[in-house]
Amino acid sequence: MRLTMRLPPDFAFQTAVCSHGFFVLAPNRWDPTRQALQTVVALDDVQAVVVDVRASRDGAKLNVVADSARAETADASRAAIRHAVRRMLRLDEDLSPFHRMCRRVPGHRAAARCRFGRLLRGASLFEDIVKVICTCNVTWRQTVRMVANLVDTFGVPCAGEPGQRGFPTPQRLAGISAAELRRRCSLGYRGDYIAELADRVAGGELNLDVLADATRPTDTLARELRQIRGVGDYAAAHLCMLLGRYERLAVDTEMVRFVEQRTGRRPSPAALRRMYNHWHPYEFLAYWWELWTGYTDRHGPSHEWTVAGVGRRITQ
DNA sequence: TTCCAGGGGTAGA
DNA sequence: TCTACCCATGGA
Repeated sequence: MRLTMRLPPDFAFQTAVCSHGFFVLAPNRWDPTRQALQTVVALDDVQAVVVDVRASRDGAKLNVVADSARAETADASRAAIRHAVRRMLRLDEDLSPFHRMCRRVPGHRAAARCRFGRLLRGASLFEDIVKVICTCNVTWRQTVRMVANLVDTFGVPCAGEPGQRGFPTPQRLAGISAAELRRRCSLGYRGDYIAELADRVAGGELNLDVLADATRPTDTLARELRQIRGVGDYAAAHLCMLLGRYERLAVDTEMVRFVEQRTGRRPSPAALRRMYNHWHPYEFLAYWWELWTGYTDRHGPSHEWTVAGVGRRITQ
């Protein structure tokens, strides 16, 4: 099955895929030689499909190739794949106001030139929440392993492709005990949080569509995200970013270290907010550009260092 | 063996 | 609102 998707004029494919660590988290994979994003999209709770995404030569559209889609439900499969790709690459977002701000700041002009800002996310908000929980208080390498374990063990299978699975849906994880998630996926105490989240979403108690509603205030969204067990200030801010709200800084050890290295002083969360408040409402993107471009300058393209992880070890 | 990682929950003040 | 303590896991 082949699809084409028209791209917005300020879109850059590699920048969108490789500017955030999610491109190395299962079921995603980046092929630097072919400049292709390979992923697995769950069509429902029981069947997934391998998807290969590349930009056209002129950069005007995406060419999407999907294997194994069921012929009898081709229209539904097509819609599910389009929806997933559109969400992952944020094709509906308009970042031109952020790029206008960048053009006025010498250190950020390159961000506008390379159309930085569409940071890759998951095919669903459930996937994003689980992945963010898996980043908390572990090395990035462990995050990569935990997510791979979740997908390999409980992911949505592909017909005819036994080694390929899509990210597990809430329904697939619901009813699996926290102890089993811990044991089979090395999630540690995060297994409790993920088991509870899956049960609440699958049971209808927690409606993630409400959280994804772009018309609601960011403060309300952040407060509701904090109600999810396992989601604190850092995770809520990061999830706000993944939902297209960039005004909250996700303060973690990485950000504190980054600013401490530049200023020589350990910043408080309030000081960090003051440093970036002139970028409102794009505080997170301004910070992320500085962090990411700094790593890329020192260590080369992100696909060469992202699996091993950003942070202390690579910067030493 | 000890420390710590892209923190979070809970209790107590 | 702040602090102290605990929470699994695995690499250095």
